[in-house]
Amino acid sequence: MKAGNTRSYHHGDLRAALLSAGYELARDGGAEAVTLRATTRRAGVSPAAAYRHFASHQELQLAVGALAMADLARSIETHQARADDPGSAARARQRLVGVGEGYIAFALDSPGAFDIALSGLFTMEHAFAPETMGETGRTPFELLTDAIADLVGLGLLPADRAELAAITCWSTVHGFATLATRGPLRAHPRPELDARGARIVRGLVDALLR
Amino acid sequence: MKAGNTRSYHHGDLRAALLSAGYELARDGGAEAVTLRATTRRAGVSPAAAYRHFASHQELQLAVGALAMADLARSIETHQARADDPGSAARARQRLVGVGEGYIAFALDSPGAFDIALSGLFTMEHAFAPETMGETGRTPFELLTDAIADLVGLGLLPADRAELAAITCWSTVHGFATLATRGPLRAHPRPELDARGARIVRGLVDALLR
DNA sequence: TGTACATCAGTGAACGCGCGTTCACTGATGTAC
DNA sequence: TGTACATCAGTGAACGCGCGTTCACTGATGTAC
Repeated sequence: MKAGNTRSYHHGDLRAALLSAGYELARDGGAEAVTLRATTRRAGVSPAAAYRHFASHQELQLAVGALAMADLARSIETHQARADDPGSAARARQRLVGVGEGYIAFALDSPGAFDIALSGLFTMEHAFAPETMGETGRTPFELLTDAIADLVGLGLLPADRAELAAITCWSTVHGFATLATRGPLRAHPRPELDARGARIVRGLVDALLR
Repeated sequence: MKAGNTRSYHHGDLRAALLSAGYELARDGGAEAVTLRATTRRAGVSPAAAYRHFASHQELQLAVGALAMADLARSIETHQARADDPGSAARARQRLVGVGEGYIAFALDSPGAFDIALSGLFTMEHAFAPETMGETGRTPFELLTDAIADLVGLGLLPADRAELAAITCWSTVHGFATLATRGPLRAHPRPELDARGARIVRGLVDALLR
């Protein structure tokens, strides 16, 4: 294939171009903005061209959602990397806090991406899908369960409460993220939401480890 | 106006008929199913007729959402009424648990109604709106803050943690409800979701009051 | 190195659909006399 | 009690829109000889 900067009849890597066009649309308008026609339009291609790379509109949306999910993993990883507390107990605790902070920050920074990652298309079957992994090779769900497992390993959380703690943490940060981006809190100013999110995450981790 | 069982040219109470048609559609398909055309179709009336009663499609959706919000309040009230523990501390605790249980039960029982009540149209400005009140004359948000205030009054929760506790509770039950109805947990069997929801609510209240 | 040809990625037009909204209208209602 | 009339709730057709998907096609690519 010719590598050139001129428009060629054959696109080069249209699949990747459609995915990034779709992701841009998702960032602006959430999952429902990722229509097949808008995506091909943005990629400068006819609508039918998409069918060479995706079997249907839904498959395109799912693939865009996976990009968003991987970015969510990266956001969590970034917030976890700030955990430079030396003690291993404090570090383990901070790793869990980082999951919550990264989750909420991602939702507030990119509500549209958060929307397509988490509202509708994915199920738990995708919880370990490679295309949703961040830099560490772990998916968002794995980053959460890893953090919980560490706390159990250090004796900071009883093993028989690990699963409940995990789903509670996920529910809490997901709920706040949803209320703050699509729900009744969506009109509140960003700094207030940041502050509330931070207090919720730390307060919850405190309460669960108490 | 003639009261009759025959179809009359003038409908009688088309506004109420549109609201209940819209609510039926919402229960089946969430907010996005409440189109102006589908609603008028179900009410047996031409699309333009809706404009005698609602200024726009969005106003219709908002009014239907208020019906759903009032039903959410009723679901919470029903679950709170089961709080027949005699001691006032135990009863206060159960009133908060009832908020969470009623919230989650409503979402699992009527995911579409839950969707139109909470995803998108309402903001905190509607938190005290009369048309969203249940039988006790309180809105869902008020039922939550009342329950928290009772716990503070009884000395079970420090006053300076009341607001954080309220938003944390809301986030947690909202998150679980969302994950279980629109999110990655939506394919899980209902009994499992019921059990998880119950454990999350009780576990969270335990942790917050500990 | 040159040429015939198979492959296949993209085109462009068309399909049927449902949507929100507008408009001039019509026919039932209730009131004024 | 009867009649003329103003009111106004609902009609039906039309508007322009964007959607997902299909289809026969075309033109660029790369390979076989």
